[in-house]
Amino acid sequence: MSGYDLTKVFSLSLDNVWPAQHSQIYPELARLVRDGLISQTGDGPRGRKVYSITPQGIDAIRNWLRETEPDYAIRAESILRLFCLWALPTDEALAYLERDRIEYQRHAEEMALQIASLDWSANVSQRGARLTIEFGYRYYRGCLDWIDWAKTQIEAGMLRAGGPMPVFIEPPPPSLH
Amino acid sequence: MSGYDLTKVFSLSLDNVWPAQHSQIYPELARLVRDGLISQTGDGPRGRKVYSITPQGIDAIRNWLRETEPDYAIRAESILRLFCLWALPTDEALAYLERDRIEYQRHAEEMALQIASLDWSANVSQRGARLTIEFGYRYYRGCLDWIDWAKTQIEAGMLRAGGPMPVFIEPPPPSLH
DNA sequence: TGACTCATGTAAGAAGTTACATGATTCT
DNA sequence: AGAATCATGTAACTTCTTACATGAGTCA
Repeated sequence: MSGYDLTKVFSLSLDNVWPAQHSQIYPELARLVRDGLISQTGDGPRGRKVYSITPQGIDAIRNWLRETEPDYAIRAESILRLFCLWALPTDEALAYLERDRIEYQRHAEEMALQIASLDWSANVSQRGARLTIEFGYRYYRGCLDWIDWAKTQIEAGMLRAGGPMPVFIEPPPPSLH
Repeated sequence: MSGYDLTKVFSLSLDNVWPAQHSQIYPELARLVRDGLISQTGDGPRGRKVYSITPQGIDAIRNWLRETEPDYAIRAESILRLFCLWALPTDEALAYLERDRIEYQRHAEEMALQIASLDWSANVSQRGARLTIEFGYRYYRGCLDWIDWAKTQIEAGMLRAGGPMPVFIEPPPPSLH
């Protein structure tokens, strides 16, 4: 892939997992070439440069997966904001959540579209994308459910002093395949 | 709260939403004081400094919520890794997912514990935390479901060239409260 | 008295964002 | 011919992480 292609991958299947802009991607590609983890294997019109991963590059990925500890925390600005929702009057807070709800729905639908349009004959490495897109779809659907719960709680006065203790709605247990 | 208190809040109820270390928090508190958004309203042993939000600070939060566009994308390193899972042999990939599964379970249980131990008589701004902890609980439970789906797909040979097209398991529609 | 927790800070470097900057090709 | 898209890069700045650095209070 080229830097341009990668920018599109990040803005589509990886946007809900790890965003990256072209200004970050191009210098990183240069670094990877310098370190021998990728190499330029083609070109095209308008100065297009196509890169491929080298055996050392594959080793580096394996080493990353095997030797480093995953970080299970996430970073979600749209949720962080709701930590501060007490600063708005109740009716405005509810309107705020309704706007979020529409956005989550839009994102979920976009993910479903992407899943439907995936080229399944593509190479194995591109199939990894299927896992992260499924994740994105489920994530945004989960946000929808959570927003509905939050709206109910706030309508009931949860963010008012002396308001009721929220009802903890237990989601269904994980399905066992 | 003090910087030390805030560090704990970030490592508990906010860790699944927006991580921050003390080395980021202390300079930021100094900046907020300089800008008049918070002020020191108490102290304690060992140089402890307690800050409170000022009316200008509340205005700044309201302004943030009202005037800036939320970013609905998330950043999840543990999911990004799975984008590269094709680089491992199938049995190792499955073992990898099993490890993740245990971690997600652990995180979900931790969130449930936090919910159970929340002091509900605390002030309104601390109640906002209840929303993000619920989000974290649901997030990790969702990851569990997703991991189970991914394991089934990979066991069926999804990451092998020519392997089967994955079955898209439709999650239940959002509940309407 | 020794270990642990509480408590605050700084510094260097890495990572990420926003804006600047340019130009070729394709499509209508 | 003009607009849109393809395509690559750099620069300045902000944010974030990791490591360094210090010391007081508490508890066994």
